[in-house]
Amino acid sequence: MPTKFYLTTPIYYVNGKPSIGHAYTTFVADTIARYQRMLGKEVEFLTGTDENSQKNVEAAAAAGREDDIQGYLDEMAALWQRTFDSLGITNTRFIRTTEADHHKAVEAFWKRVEAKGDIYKGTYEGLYCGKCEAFYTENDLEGGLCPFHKTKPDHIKEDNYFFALTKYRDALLEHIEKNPEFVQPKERRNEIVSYIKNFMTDVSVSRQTMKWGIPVPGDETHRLYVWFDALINYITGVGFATDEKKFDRFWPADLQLVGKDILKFHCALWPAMLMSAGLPLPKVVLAHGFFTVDGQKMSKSLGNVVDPVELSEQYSPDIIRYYAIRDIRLGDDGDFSHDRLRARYETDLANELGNLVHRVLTMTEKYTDAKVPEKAQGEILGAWQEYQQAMTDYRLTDALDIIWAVIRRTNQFIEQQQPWALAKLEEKKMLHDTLYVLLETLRHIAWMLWPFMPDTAEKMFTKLGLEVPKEFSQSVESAWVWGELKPGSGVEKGEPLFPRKE
RNA sequence: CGCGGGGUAGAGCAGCCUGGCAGCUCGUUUGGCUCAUAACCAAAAGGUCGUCGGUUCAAAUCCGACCCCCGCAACCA
Repeated sequence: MPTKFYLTTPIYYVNGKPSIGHAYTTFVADTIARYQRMLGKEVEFLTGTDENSQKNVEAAAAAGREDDIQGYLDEMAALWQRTFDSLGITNTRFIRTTEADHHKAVEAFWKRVEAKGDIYKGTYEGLYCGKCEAFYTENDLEGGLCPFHKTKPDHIKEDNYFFALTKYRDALLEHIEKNPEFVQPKERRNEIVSYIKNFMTDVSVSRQTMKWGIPVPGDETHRLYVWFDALINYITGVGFATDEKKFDRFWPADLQLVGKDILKFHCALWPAMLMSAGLPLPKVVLAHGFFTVDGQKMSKSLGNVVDPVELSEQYSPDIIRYYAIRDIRLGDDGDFSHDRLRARYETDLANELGNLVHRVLTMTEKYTDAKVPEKAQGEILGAWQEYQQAMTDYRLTDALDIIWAVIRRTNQFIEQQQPWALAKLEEKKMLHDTLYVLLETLRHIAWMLWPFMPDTAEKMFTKLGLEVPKEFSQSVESAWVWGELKPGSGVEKGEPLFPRKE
């Protein structure tokens, strides 16, 4: 089994604060990162901010900071970092594309691609709105005018550097053909193949009109097209051009998580760039879907953008993670519904899981003086196999379904055994066996839950009398076998995990 | 012909690739239990699987046409 795992999220524009969409992508990545750590792998988990985009310049200007763009970016990047920290994200690096090592990586990368003969000078022609500092196609315009400024765009011609993307058309198609897992979910493969076959053209990778961004190596009158620079962050993050040893260990990425809107860049442009530079391709690019919010498109103009920090104050990061991952299959579009969030909280978390933990610990307090009884035979292995398979396939929703099947079976088991009746009948052996099975099952549930709901899992460990740090430093194989809970150790019921809300 | 996703019980979804008794969760109704956060367990009711046509012994599943909804293409992952 490989001993390392490298995964990335997209890097985010900092022209606003993080929304639930950004949080979702990052939660998914964090869940996978934690699972891989649970397997004992060395995990590199990269997220960060895309700071060389024109959008950021516009945002800075809108905030009255056009003379202090870098200062604006510093503040916004700090806000994003703080937000992810407060949501419990365990990224190993927060990359900013204005950082020095990234510039170094971009330069080294550019030189490789240039040496390969894949950069050429051409003419970029288009309709340009000087106020937007952006190019538009005829379709973008409204009555021939810029949709934002209602002015006539200039028809301009500009000498630019181009990347010979189409040179890699056949190689890309072949790679996707031979590696069916490369583009996920599989429904998206056709989309990508169709794009590569029918629409992909060489791309302009520099702009003379831009004032912000990384200068083109060797020609400072041009700035790099933001995507060309942005994609390189994924290799900067593991030491390309700065720490070759680390780079060799971690690249290629095992998983690159993206939104469905940027799948093209990650499954066509990016792999072609890597081929040109003579570097291996990421193993999997997985696109998640988009949310509507309570049935409506999420948009700033509608003002219904959900703030993950506010929502976490109302619930908790664990609960938001649980809801989003349980309710929406990774890859599908879905509706982020406040009603359903509440329903998931009440039913799955308060009634089923929370109440299960509470009733088992209450019985342990009542019947065995809060001590773990003698070991008894039990079985959970089938669930572990299904769970591991689901996690390996990135079927996170399925993994949660598997955990909840265990939770339901456990509630059923209590009903069958009727520990309260056994207590009255003084059937000590059966009672103790039952309680041991229940407590040990809770330990397994906590383990399976940990990647998804780390705080909850850790609370469960504490309640079961286990020390959290110790529990996570032991090897996963020994933690997952039956019977690790030590007879005689104390449990502590404490407060319910998920109190019912009024 | 811009690209893509979807229409399955009151709600939200799985099943479709590799045809073969229509499944899950919530909600509703009834019953059980008392360890538990009025939680838990059991049972029941509830669907002509968007429409029309085709292939087949057999279609939610394959093929064709059509209707409707949604996302991207513009702030937004």
